[in-house]
Amino acid sequence: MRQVAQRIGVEPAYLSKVERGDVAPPSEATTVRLAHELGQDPDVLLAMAGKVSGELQEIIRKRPRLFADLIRQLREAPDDAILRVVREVRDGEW
Amino acid sequence: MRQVAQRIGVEPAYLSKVERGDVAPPSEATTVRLAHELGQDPDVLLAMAGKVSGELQEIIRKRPRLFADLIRQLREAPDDAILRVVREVRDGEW
DNA sequence: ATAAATGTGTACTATATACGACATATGACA
DNA sequence: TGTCATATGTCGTATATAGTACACATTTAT
Repeated sequence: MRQVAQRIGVEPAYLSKVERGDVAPPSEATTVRLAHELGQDPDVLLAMAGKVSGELQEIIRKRPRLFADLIRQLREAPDDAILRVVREVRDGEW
Repeated sequence: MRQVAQRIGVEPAYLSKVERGDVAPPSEATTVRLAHELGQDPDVLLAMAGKVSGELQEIIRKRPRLFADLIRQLREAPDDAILRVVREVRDGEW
């Protein structure tokens, strides 16, 4: 724990409290460093911390109406429908 | 201005500073009330305030990997490609 | 000309965020 | 049984957030 704490640049005592949910989740930057250190997906850890990456937020903010509509549309869609859209766009010819 | 301020529940002096960009943008709640009062799209005003609605964030946080991938895929997509996806999903048979 | 309405500047505040410092307690293991 | 790492408790603090309070100058209407 001390090693992880040192590598991500926080105090061991703080990390301990974070793990036990004793304190509010860390900042986005710290959460991302922790994710990398643990080999976890940053977006998933951020979600656990009740946050959404600033990078994604920026993308949304550039075209708020389009992305707001899209996300609300997909709110109840099953996982595989969203996956299909991702693939369509990736391989798509736009 | 005093009337709008009163209707959305803030001090006129504060609204004046907000308009002039003299202070940081208001909270999400206040921004949404202002949007309604002005007949504007809340998501657009929130974007101007450098924010993304908590509702959208919650949707993303429930399935972080899917939505993170999707949004990053669409980062450079032209508007009409996104629109097409929105319509596809809306009318879609999933 | 003057009373009312309007916008703005200055100062202040309460709560939350994101930790650090340090003392101490606990548990496993050699 | 001593010691090492980890766990927990208490306190402190700098920065950000989201405004309020009030005085004041200017404009507008009559």
